[in-house]
Amino acid sequence: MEQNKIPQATAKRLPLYYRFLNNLHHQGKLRVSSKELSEAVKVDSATIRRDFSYFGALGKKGYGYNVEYLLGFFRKTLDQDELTEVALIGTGNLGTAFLHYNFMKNNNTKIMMAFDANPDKVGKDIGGVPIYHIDDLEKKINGVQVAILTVPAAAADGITNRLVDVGISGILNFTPARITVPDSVRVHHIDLAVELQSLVYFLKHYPLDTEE
Amino acid sequence: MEQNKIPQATAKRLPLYYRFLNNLHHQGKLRVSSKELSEAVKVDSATIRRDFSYFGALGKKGYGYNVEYLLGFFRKTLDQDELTEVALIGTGNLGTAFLHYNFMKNNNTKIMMAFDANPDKVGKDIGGVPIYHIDDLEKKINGVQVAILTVPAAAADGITNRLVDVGISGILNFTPARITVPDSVRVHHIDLAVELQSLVYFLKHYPLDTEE
DNA sequence: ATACAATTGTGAAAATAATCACGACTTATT
DNA sequence: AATAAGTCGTGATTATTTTCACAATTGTAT
Ligand SMILES: NC(=O)c1ccc[n+]([C@@H]2O[C@H](COP(=O)([O-])OP(=O)(O)OC[C@H]3O[C@@H](n4cnc5c(N)ncnc54)[C@H](O)[C@@H]3O)[C@@H](O)[C@H]2O)c1
Ligand SMILES: NC(=O)c1ccc[n+]([C@@H]2O[C@H](COP(=O)([O-])OP(=O)(O)OC[C@H]3O[C@@H](n4cnc5c(N)ncnc54)[C@H](O)[C@@H]3O)[C@@H](O)[C@H]2O)c1
Repeated sequence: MEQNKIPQATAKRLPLYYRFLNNLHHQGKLRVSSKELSEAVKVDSATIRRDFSYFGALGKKGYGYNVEYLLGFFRKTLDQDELTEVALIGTGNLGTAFLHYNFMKNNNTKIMMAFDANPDKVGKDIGGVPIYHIDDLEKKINGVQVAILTVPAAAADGITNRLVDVGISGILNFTPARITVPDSVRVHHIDLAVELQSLVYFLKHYPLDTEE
Repeated sequence: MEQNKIPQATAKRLPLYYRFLNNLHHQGKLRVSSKELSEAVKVDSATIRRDFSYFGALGKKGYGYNVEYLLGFFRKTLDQDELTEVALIGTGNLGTAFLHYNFMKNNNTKIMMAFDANPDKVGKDIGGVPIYHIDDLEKKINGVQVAILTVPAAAADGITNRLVDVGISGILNFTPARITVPDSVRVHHIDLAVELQSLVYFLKHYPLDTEE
């Protein structure tokens, strides 16, 4: 909603900054410089200052940033006070791992429900999250805006269409399938096999030295 | 080693192209245009042509690309005929999911061994991969060049130092910790909480319409 | 043969992102 | 009070990535 002039590259780093600021705060640190933060998050300090500057003047020259103030600012900016409900589809290896993980720790997101096609899984719960049958998706989803997709690739398109029809806004897609959605839905792909393979490619074809 | 003029953005897409070309080949398709491929992988067709062009003229004007030829080319380029051995550290929720997954399917990478600190896990195997005690890391790793890190964040730095000392080349880091390594080691961070949170941020702050 | 439709490869332009470098200001020290 | 050291915010620059747009070429149909 607000200002959408913030570069995407910046937006992707915000949750990272937020997490490290939280760490600093818990450590009792009162202030932090872009240089210190840079060493912690491995992002160039000029990039950090530039990122912050899109939100105005958050720091003080010669001093740095007040941890508590900055944390509070990012809490608001990242809507940390508002819970985002998430549904997970496919409670296999990967889905189960996510259900056991507490995304709430540094996060305003919570997996509220899971779906699976396997009747052995339906009716149980994992990590306190109830598992419903995928046939009941439309009945149970109840306005949840974000879905994590961890079904087999072959099932990805079908489920996606149903998620779109039911009005989902965002999908975090872990399947190797590149799903098709209307422009009103945002998809982030996390392709673990590609990540592993591209790491290997970089190792073999790039001089081991600079950047990450 | 070879030409390192290939842009990083391009290099990251290569495994994706490779996988979809494999799919097409299995479907018996003989040729493909950048437009078709674009619809499948959701990358602009001009970008695909540009990516391919870094490797020379792989296609034919007015025709497109020969699937088998292109596949063979990428197989060589991505060193698909050479196995890359991988070690996984931390056989918890996420680590276990990866051990159950067959990265070999479209891939030249294989998890050969896993390590954990929990004596209940040591000595067993998951998905056919033996689990050793983390104390035996140096003894067992045997020149493996790539590690997947799925330990608790607090253990990340210690393990990383040991991996570096033992001569690792690349680390796929799933912990929220931003680990420190010398320039000779490449780290790719996959930060699932950040991915989820940044998706939520985009949904709330960006007009639902263009790009992905 | 010829015409037509399809599609590449790429120069040029545009968009996006990262980095440099410095003036202005803050805090700490003497 | 003056000085020194530290640090931000940002204009300018550079680097990287994406996209446009079209001449050149190919395959197909008549
Ligand atoms: N596990 C990994 O390490 C890994 C790595 C890379 C990619 N992936 C991808 O992530 C996805 C999930 O992987 P996984 O290892 O958890 O697979 P999995 O087979 O363990 O789990 C898939 C789950 O989805 C359920 N399912 C199947 N069809 C369904 C449907 N139509 N509706 C609802 N649920 C359905 C199955 O019952 C199962 O519980 C796959 O697409 C896989 O390719 C996984
Ligand atoms: N599970 C998720 O969905 C998820 C999501 C986001 C991030 N992460 C991150 O991924 C990492 C792993 O998550 P998880 O859910 O699998 O955690 P987990 O606690 O289930 O597993 C961690 C494993 O590491 C082992 N371990 C602990 N200390 C060790 C050491 N020094 N050497 C070797 N092994 C050691 C533990 O015995 C355990 O088996 C964590 O850093 C977590 O923050 C996980």
